[in-house]
Amino acid sequence: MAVKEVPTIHDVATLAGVSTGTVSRVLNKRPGVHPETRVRVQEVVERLGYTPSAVARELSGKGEALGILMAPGTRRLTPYFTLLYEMLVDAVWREGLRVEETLVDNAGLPLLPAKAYIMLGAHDHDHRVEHMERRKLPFVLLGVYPGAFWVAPDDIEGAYQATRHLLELGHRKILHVSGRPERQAERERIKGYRKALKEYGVNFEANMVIDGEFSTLQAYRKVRKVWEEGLRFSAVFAASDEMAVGTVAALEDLGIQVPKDVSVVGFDDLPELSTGLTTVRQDIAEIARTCVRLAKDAITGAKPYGVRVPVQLVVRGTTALRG
Amino acid sequence: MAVKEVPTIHDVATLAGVSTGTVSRVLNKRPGVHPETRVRVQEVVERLGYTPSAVARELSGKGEALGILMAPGTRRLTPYFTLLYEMLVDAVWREGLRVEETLVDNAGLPLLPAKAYIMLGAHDHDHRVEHMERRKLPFVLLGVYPGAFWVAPDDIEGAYQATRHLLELGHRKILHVSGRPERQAERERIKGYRKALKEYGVNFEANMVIDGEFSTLQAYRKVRKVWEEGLRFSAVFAASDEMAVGTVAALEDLGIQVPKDVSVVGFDDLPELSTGLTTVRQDIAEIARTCVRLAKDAITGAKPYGVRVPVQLVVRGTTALRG
DNA sequence: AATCAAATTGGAAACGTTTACAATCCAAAT
DNA sequence: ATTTGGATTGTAAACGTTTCCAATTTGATT
Repeated sequence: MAVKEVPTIHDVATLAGVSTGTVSRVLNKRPGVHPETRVRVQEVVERLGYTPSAVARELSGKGEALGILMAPGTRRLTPYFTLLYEMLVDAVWREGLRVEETLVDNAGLPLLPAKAYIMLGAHDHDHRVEHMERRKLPFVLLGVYPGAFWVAPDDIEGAYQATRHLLELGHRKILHVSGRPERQAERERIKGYRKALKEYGVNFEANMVIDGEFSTLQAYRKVRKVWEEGLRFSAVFAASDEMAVGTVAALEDLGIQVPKDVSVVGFDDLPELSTGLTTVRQDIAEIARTCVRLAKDAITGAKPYGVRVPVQLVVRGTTALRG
Repeated sequence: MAVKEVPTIHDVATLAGVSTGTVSRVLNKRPGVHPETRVRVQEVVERLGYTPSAVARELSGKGEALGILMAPGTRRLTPYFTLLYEMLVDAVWREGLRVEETLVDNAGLPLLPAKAYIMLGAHDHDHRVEHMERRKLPFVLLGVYPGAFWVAPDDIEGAYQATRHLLELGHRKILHVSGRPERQAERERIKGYRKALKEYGVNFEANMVIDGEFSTLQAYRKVRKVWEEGLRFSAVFAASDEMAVGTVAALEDLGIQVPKDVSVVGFDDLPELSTGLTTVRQDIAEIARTCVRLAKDAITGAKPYGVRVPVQLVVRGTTALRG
């Protein structure tokens, strides 16, 4: 099994019968290339499976640095952000850009200059956001922030689908284990939950929404507590896989079978956490790619806009017809 | 505040009055440079705070790829491995090496060739280890594996210090919340725990060691369960910060105050998890640097050896004199 | 058919390293 | 005083891109 040499821009140029300059122009979607030539080059690129060397591109000075900023406290310790961060780094490199060592001071502000910043875990009225705006630095936010560049999963739709799935299975008493209400995504998921309930003529009850603080353990404690206090439900929609796992554990300890007695739906579809769990899948890789795309637009000074990344329910083993 | 240009090898060469070739030879510790010249170059390097560009080095073909392999299932989802992985990537770049995209097939074996591999989360008789040995591929393991290159925190000593700390505070009934017993680190931590007990003349009781499965939730459930079943203790040594957090929560739910009624010690000192927690600090950055150092030795075909990275108890707010 | 401008393309330098090879230096041996 | 040979140092190509500038082609206009 001989090691296949990776093709370079020179190989492409030779095969296509043009110069490297032309190939480069095609790759970077620059104007001034004859349409036919463009097509021919692209075909060779395709055929060879050529990918530009990020290292060489970087050396040539073209490399642009993007900063990835995590809210202090969010860090990379949660599975969701860990995964998103990885995908982001990957997407950035694929675009021929570079991730700046995103050192932050203790206020969460960047210490090194970058062309644009992708900010994760920001909340409304985050002082970091104001800071970026005041400094006129290009940035992209994860979450809905009208007036800025933003990318967000379709939280309302996801929650709606999850809840509707439970309703279709005949459930009417549906507990919603939410995260911190400060977080916008949580509020949207509640919206989706209420929308589905309404559609099925089920009254919304405030005590059916509890705060699981985004943690497996807290979800466990809260679910167990409310059940022991007498609250009853035949299904649970948890706003994250982690909280869904805690929920399942709590029910188990209470002697309740999932999904026979109670159905459970999660959110995120994180690998290794969601095995066997009915949940709402986020395409994290797509979210990452979108963030990078908007960051590039932000650099060019384009008008800010936002993108909703679609989401999809995956039915697995924790939901069943109401017994 | 003008942006300071980063110095290149050319700047160093000019300032030192030599050619870039000579500077490169000095930097790479090659022979054939006059001692005086060597010193002169090093002084300029020092003065300018010059660091070779990893990108340029990479392009020139000198870059060597290191693979970082995580056991399937370990993934980067736990805070400890997330942090370690980050530190490893950082350490690798600092050494002028490169991290190969460590894609693995579904048996956890590398798909891309690298000069050496750093394997995380391997267990005894891991088929991946056998595979590497058979192929005569250089590798470094995290954990104690005589006969191979290995790096491990001083688990015995850490557990010993943690337990002794509790004993010194007057505790005699000390519960040990351990991880999965298959994991070698857990067995070592039990050893350290027993060593301290013995030194203080306290009998080891098998039912005082429980399996928290390395998870906050499982630790919570187990601790709560054994207490409800009547087991009593005045202190807990948890084999990870995550389990320590679960332990504290369980005690709280049982109406037991920490540290007034029961003291708790963790292990790892992970940022954002160990705030306020008395725990055993691992120098994860040092572990990462050591892994890379051994990997370089492994590449040169040196004789395998292992390194213990020291560990230190940090006393914070979850331990107190026995009431 | 000749001219011109625009469109397209090629050529080469530059980015910061490493390294093989050539050139120089120096001291010792003749 | 030469020669020799080892030690030291300099030189330049190579790595894979991007991009500026010059060269060529094309097509329209006269």
